[in-house]
Amino acid sequence: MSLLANLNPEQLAAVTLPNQSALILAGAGSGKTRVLTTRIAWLIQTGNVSPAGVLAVTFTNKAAKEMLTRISAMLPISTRGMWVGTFHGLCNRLLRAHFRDAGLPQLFQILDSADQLSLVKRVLKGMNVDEDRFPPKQVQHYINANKEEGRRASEAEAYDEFSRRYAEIYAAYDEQCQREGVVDFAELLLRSFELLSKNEILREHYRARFHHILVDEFQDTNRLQYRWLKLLTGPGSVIFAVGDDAQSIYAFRGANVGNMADFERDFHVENVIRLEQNYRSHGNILDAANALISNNRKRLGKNLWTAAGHGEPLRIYEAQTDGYEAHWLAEEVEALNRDGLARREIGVLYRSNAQSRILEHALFSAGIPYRVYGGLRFFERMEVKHALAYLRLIASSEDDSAFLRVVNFPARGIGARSLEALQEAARAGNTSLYNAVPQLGGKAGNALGAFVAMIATLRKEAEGLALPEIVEHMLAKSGLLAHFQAEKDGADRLENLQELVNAAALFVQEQEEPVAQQELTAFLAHAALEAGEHQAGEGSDALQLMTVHSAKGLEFQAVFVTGLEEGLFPHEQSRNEDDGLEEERRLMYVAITRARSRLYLSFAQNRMLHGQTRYNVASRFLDEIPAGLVKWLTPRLGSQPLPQPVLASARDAAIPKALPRATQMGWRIGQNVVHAKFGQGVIVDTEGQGPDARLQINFGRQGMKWLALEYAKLSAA
DNA sequence: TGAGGGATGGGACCA
DNA sequence: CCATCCCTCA
Repeated sequence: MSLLANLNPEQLAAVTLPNQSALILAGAGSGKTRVLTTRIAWLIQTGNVSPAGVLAVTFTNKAAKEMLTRISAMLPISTRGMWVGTFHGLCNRLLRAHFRDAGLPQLFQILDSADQLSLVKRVLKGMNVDEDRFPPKQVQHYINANKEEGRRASEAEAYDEFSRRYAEIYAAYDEQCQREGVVDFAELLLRSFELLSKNEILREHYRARFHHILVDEFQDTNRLQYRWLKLLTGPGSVIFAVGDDAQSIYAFRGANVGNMADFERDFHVENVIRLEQNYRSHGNILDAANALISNNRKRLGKNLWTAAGHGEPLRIYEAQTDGYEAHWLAEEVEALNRDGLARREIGVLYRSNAQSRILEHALFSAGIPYRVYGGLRFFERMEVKHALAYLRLIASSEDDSAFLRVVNFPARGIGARSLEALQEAARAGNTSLYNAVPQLGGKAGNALGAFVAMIATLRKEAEGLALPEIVEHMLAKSGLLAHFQAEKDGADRLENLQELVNAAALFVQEQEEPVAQQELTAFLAHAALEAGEHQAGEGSDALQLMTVHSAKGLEFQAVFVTGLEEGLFPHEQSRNEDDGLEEERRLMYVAITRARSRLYLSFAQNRMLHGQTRYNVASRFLDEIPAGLVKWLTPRLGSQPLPQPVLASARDAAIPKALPRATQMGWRIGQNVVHAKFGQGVIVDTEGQGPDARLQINFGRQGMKWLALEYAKLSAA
């Protein structure tokens, strides 16, 4: 059977497993997606299941699309009827189909996290809550964390005045969502979980339907997602879970690796298959990754190997400053480029977004095209959000969030006072802001009345119009176009608004069957669930810049991992978290395994961060890579400051101004020292004079210490 | 209403 | 250093 050709024995075993739940531990680059999609195709081709009996779930839209593309390529059937999508996408589908049973309006809207935050702020104001004691961002996190544990406000911990207040806010927030007919991301999951758990008929229906449930990136599932999967699995269904505990890097957003162990137990998994043959990287790179990750105590255990050769050693570069690091990187990229390696085949990775600035500066000066991943995406842009708010209001009068967003944008002279009166009227009449407008008199009533009349007209005129025309019409009549035309830097925004019309047209075109009057709502859901790629320039040959997190799942011929310094990578904050350092190490593991044949690891002795120069020691992760696998591009002086590299233009380099000043009894900032107990460190700051003098020293993994000069036994390194 | 000053704080991500 | 928020003032 051609489907199974070229699979290795473990992959073959995984693809053709009998009908039992199974866990596939798939190492980086081991053909995880291939196994998952081939499994689906094989199940269908052998008549084990019909397409309608398959549910496959992922985390990102990109992964879901990739999955569908691959399945279509393998099977000559339509993928319609198959449920393939993200957790949120599938929950949305479920809730749309059973909105009544779920207690939702038919046209419920989806809030993205920015929408959610502004709703939280509004609720806090309405309750007269002190925003210093209850910061909106924290409240938002509290609500989401509870929902992701499956807890409603009534079940939230309330053991003192403070936590009771939190629970009250949570309750008020949920009530407001219900009133407005809006649903946040976590709510999509929780609501559909509750729907299935309370409604036996529905639950049994779906359990009988989905015989095969397949889960991608299983290590990233949170508790609620796990329970959701469990609920959906009937006696005649099995789960095929694919994941890699070593690539679990999302604990901070609720991912629970423990789900892998729970899964083995709860589903009596007899088959744990390890995919350890790596088809991506050379041996030295894999050996480095294996050695690094072996420092983690919590592991399910796996060793990547390759049939390819050892390849080159890993290259380590030590720079004096972040500026020199960036400059070196640019030159190296140019050299690789001259040797025939395309720029798009080179990935530049960093731990935090703030690092991209100096890299961009150096690349820009060198004239190297690059593309930065991350940042604002299309549907999150301010002008697009405004346009979407008008569309939401056209779709539903209950949507107070949308109302408040655009009631005075473009400016119509409706200020805070008018809105306060309106909110009071709405509360009294127990109705939405939109519907409360007729109760208001006076000047405020007139301005608001005109706004409501405009929306009503738009709604009426929208009947019978195609979606793109509705959008176009709204842009003109709302005054959005005029507003940005008048703005001096509004050209980009106008372009984005035009792009929104195109997006609507494309959306209509991609619909398999027309959904007529619900098309607008479907489009709005699409906008919330799929915020869209943020930039053009996909096709051009540009260097790829991104955080290590967003590099997960990608691969490059050559990879630069920059900023390998204690405090940055591993990140300072990870010290205070359970399992923090291990997660950082897994992140480093992800970074290393992105490279096919060449891997650069670089760090800087001092770096500008938050406006001041910081003196760091090399990341412990560098020490965890066996010396035999690496080649130092800079002399391995270890502790000595490097000689100043000669640069064509000095302005490209951030040379620390603090360096020449602040010397203290023979010690100076930036100097490397050795302490009897703490080992090697760097002097970061000094304080006091004479016998009281103290030095602040960064001892890397031993932490930052203030030491009294008189007592500390320091020697120059 | 909006421009501008001053304080503040700063990890990573997707839906 | 930088972006963001809040407040003040014209």
